[in-house]
Amino acid sequence: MSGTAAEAAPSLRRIKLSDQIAEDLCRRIARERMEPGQRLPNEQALMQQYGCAKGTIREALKALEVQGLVTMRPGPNGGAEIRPISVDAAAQQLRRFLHFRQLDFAQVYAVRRGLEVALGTSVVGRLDAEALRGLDENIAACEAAFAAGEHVRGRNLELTFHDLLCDASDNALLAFMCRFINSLLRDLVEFRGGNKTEYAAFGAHNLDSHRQLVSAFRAEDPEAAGRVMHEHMCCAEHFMRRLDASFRNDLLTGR
Amino acid sequence: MSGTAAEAAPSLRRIKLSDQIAEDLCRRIARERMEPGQRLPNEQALMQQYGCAKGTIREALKALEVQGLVTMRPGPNGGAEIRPISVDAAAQQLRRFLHFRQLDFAQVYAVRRGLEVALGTSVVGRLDAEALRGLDENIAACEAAFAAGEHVRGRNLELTFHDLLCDASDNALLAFMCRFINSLLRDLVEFRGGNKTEYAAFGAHNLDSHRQLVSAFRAEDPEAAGRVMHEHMCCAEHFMRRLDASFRNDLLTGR
DNA sequence: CTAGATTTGTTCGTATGTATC
DNA sequence: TGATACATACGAACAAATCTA
Repeated sequence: MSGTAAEAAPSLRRIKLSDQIAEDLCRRIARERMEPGQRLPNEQALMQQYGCAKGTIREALKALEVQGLVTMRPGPNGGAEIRPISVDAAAQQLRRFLHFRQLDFAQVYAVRRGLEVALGTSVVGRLDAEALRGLDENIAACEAAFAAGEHVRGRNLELTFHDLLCDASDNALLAFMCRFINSLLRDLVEFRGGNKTEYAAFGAHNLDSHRQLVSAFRAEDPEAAGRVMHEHMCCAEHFMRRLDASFRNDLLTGR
Repeated sequence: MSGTAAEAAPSLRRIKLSDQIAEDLCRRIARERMEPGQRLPNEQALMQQYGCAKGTIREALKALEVQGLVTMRPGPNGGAEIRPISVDAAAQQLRRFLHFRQLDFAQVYAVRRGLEVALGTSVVGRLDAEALRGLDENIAACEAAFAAGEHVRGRNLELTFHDLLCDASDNALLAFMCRFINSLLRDLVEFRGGNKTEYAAFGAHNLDSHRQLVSAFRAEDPEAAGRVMHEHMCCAEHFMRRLDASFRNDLLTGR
């Protein structure tokens, strides 16, 4: 055998063939500007193109699937189809990372405060009549839920209010982070429940803040929106602290 | 239409066996509290345990590998080894998500401003003598780099200053987000370069801010730390805007 | 509604490369 | 140096899912 041996350091292991193919397919998707709905060549074609066996191709496709770039479907017209986005894949990966770290909600709110203030000011002027109506409807639905004593559903609707603001933002990074925190808080309320009377006071306060926010949005007053949002976050943190909330620690296994 | 079979079909597909196994291995790792360095059973053992073939096991392990939970190593004492963490996997996934979205640096700084202020105030009282010395050394190294005209290296060192603050934080979520933004800004400076005289003024201003921050940390004054950091971020955004910076759009292919 | 065609999903057997002893 | 254990890769099949005629 000629010098095909590992001339480099032992730490520089040979790159697995399936990883090389996955990397190359990534580049192809980016280079050829493949859009959601388009399909990659089927397994047999890929086997011929890369001159390798079926199992190797399947491992490469599995990597792309886990990364959220494609979805696999069996049958005719099946195969690897380009996925629209991978926001949930990114969020799930971030959850995995946070799984082993203990997070108390005070830390979460230290992050949320700054982010939501930025979100509130940034969406001013970007909410059309339909979006504002959606916010009004959310507030009404939220009020109805609390009036019916369905506090968990009310809390979820409150968080949906903030998700709606994310929809209106043109800042993809800010929107992702805010949505991610909302999903963390959703899990919190799902698994801890809480005292009913405390929740009622909490919900009433939040509804008032949301109404003030919508007023600021209608007046297109970014300063007011930021100020109201700041107070809103501080109040929410205060309530959550009194509820002695803590995050569940099994984010990994949960979907 | 009469009862078409595909009314809720897409979500109710049969779960692939390899995905079931990957999910189960995830649970096992979490349930048995497996720590970094420990190894999963080898492929033959897993084949027996799950009663399936090699290819299926390999696909499942590939999924865990892409998710950053394990690394595969050949040879004796090889196999799937639990990975310490997957911070870079989460960051890479987030980059993938942001790839197709256009992000200007004004949006990045809208996020960074709130986060870094929270970071600055949260690390007050958590920096021991060694950490403070590390910040001093970073400032000195940064100053030396700018004096030598190595502006790119200086800019990287400036960002390292903020990474050091992340190291000192006990807020895993906040630290992750700040580090992620630092990595975005690192790519920015790597690929755009910039005017030398503008960079020099930018660097001098940043060094001054960093010194003021360390003073606030030594005095253990959270209010001052937050205020200085806020001004620091506003100035940085202002400079970046004048540099007409923009983010590279090929985050996907890059490592 | 059935039947066939197409493509992924899965299995088995075997061979090769690589790291440890 | 050789032997061993293990991941890596190949190739040929079969099973299951899904579309089309």
